[in-house]
Amino acid sequence: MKSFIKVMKALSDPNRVKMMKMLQHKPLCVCEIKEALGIAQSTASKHLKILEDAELVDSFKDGLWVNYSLSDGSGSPYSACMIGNLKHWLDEESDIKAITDILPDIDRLKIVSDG
Amino acid sequence: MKSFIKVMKALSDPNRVKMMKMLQHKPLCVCEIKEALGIAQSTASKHLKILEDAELVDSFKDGLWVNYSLSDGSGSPYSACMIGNLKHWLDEESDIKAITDILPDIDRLKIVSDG
DNA sequence: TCGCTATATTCCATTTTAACGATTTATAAG
DNA sequence: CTTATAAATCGTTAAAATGGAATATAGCGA
Repeated sequence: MKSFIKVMKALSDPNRVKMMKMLQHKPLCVCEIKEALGIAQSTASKHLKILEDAELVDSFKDGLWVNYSLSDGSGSPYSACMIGNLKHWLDEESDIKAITDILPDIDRLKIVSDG
Repeated sequence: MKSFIKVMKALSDPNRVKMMKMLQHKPLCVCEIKEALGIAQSTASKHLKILEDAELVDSFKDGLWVNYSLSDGSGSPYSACMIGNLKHWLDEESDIKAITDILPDIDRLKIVSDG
């Protein structure tokens, strides 16, 4: 029950769902995600931790950067199901389109720390 | 996005998930559900409303009683998916087993209003 | 009409969640 | 060792969710 609830809770927040949709395109670091969503770095980091706890995303360090990517779903049947379904869900939503449209323009090397 | 979030939020609460599992066995009225879960009537009613708003359950009146049943999923692809998956998910959880075990013993005609 | 009862709604207290700024931690480079 | 930078954590605040008691609503039967 706990792990099921964790997955549902993780996907109950619009910003976290947007993160999942962004990560379908490519792995991203925290600063790219906060930039695309227009939220504070600490907020983005916390959301990603919640997604990671629910086994919906994985993270791996690359020097200073931490890259987040979609999990392969091996963690739990609940996360596996939701990761799979989210690949075809919500693509037509304007919120999602707006973000995936600007995603190619976001470059981690061009992001200033305080903005 | 709104309807997806609604489904996820609805399934983020243990009591509501338990209600979904109970309704897999048979339609139930509010008093049967509150009795099985050991919660206040107002709490049960509110949870059921949330599930109904998410198109996860349907309700139909039968005199004084309101019977709640699993939705057929025609309301949204998100609810349809979750209703379907929940039929085979969580059956081995002890919380769920405990409730479905006592379910046959619960009879709406034997429930006292204030208890 | 007048109770009686199942459900819905309202009100209030408590807990949880989400957000931000500030600080800390970890790593790379000079 | 010092500086710079990305990410995580901490502290605080505001909003939302949760739960129960009390009240209102709806339908049945005398």
